[in-house]
Amino acid sequence: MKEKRRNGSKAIAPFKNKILQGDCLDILAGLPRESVNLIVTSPPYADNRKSSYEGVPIDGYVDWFLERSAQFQRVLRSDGSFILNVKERTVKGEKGTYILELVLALKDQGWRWTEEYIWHKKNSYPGKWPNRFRDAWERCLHFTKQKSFKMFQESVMVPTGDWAKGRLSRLSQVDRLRAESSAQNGFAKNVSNWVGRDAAYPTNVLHLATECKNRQHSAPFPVSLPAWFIKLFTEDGDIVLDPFIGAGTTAVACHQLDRQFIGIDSNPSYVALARSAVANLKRHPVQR
Amino acid sequence: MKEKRRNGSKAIAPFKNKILQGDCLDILAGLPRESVNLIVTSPPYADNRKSSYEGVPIDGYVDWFLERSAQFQRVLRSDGSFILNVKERTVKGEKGTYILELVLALKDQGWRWTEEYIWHKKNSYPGKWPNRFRDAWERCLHFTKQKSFKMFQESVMVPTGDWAKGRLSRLSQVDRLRAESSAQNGFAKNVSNWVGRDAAYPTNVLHLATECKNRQHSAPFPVSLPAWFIKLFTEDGDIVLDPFIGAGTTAVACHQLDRQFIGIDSNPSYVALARSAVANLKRHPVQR
DNA sequence: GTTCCGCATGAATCGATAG
DNA sequence: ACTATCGATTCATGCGGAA
Repeated sequence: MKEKRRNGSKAIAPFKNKILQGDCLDILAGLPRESVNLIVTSPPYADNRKSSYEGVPIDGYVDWFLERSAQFQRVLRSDGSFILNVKERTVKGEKGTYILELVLALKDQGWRWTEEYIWHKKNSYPGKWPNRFRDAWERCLHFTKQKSFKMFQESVMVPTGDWAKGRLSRLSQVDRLRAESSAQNGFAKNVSNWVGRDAAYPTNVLHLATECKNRQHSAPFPVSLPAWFIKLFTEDGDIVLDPFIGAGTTAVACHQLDRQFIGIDSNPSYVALARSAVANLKRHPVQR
Repeated sequence: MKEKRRNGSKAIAPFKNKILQGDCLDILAGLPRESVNLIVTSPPYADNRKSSYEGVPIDGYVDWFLERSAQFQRVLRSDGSFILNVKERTVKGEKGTYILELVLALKDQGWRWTEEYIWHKKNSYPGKWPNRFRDAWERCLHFTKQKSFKMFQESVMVPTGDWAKGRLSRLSQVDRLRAESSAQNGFAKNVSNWVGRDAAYPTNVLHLATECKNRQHSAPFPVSLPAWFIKLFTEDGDIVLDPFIGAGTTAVACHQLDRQFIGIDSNPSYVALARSAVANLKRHPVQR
């Protein structure tokens, strides 16, 4: 009641399991405070190209982001987590510092910088240059509001030992690859059954391949990336927010894991893409 | 001659292949400018248990470092590289920001932040904590003085990945016979594309195991870590500086790769350890 | 029904060329 | 001079079609 009065007539229900078109700054203003359990997103990267539709200029990137992360902070539950997948661009042989500045600014905004996970992209973009190698990793910055927060480490345990090895070796090549690269098949979920047998906790380095599908828009990150954090930081039925949902990858992960999602994007074509990704899932439910 | 006058009577010779005891701030003042090809080091971290550790203050870590990196900048050749292996400490569940601040400050000092390599520690320290997983990576920040610098990418090429490996190995069963017996076969032509193609350039993610030697002081990083950067950024006979040499790992790597080293540490017991590590190498030369 | 190859495709980066 | 666009380089992955 008190909560309700503080948020006026705000209610979470109209936002649940929707892909909404607009600037998350505006849309999130309609959400009640402390209403989502996890925010996981990959925001548009700072870009020099002014012609780029979603390109956010490097100058002012931090301020642009802070305005929105203030809303993230309001709508996130106090035991929730905020996962930010970013990587700074290299311009004229020098790495941009706006991500470093953003981390410092988010801390000033009241966020606790709890961890920095490394997403190791096994299949990084090819190329050769005189002064650097291929870029094969991205930051997954973990921020929280409190020192203690919801975390379910057992849900992301990985198989080890002879028992798992034998079982893995008996699987076909395709199944094994699928098990490693995707959380959507039953094999990955059964890993939780191995708790107490031969399962180990992972580290803060995630080894995942990017998905190279021949679609019009390819997902910038694989389903298994948000899925990993969703399993780690939420329970069944929890609400996951992605304020820059792009191709809808986070929504797909939520659907597969029985979490509720709120997806936002300012680009109408991305919104359409995300909506069709969700619709396709409902038509062809994944074997779980 | 001009160079000599500018540096007064400074000469590099007395420093070559020595482990020197003292604060690198003082010792490096005696080196000529532009005299070393590579600086690779893992500096001491400020420890919150004491007011200072090895002379490193907690407050003012950045200022403490900048004073020394000014000397690094002076003694480093203009086509040289500076590799800084660091990882911020986590205090009360929150990650320190002094490394981020250091990167920004080094940029202000005139360094170019060229790259951030990730050292993925394959066998990270075991343990379990309620709100984080095992820490399995460290930053290897790459700074340079100029846009172009010495880099020998071929020296660190790695075997090709699973894709080529798997497909090539599968050839050996039936198809390789066919390829050998019939040169006009179209398939044999395709195989030829892969002949000699067993090595690829690495990425900016290094997969190295930590060394678990039964020493008194465990080396903070394995020989293979400085060795990788030494091979990448220097040639035979070049001079490598480690201003915080600790257990002497960088000197060992230099000895194995026929580079010259200058090692400095303020802690006398570390100096003794590093000196004995080098002495042991000379008694028992490594198979190369 | 499997297994296996061919091919397109990436949150890339640099240097050259064009406006 | 300064910016915008384009081609070259390169390799792990998934998918479609073939054997």
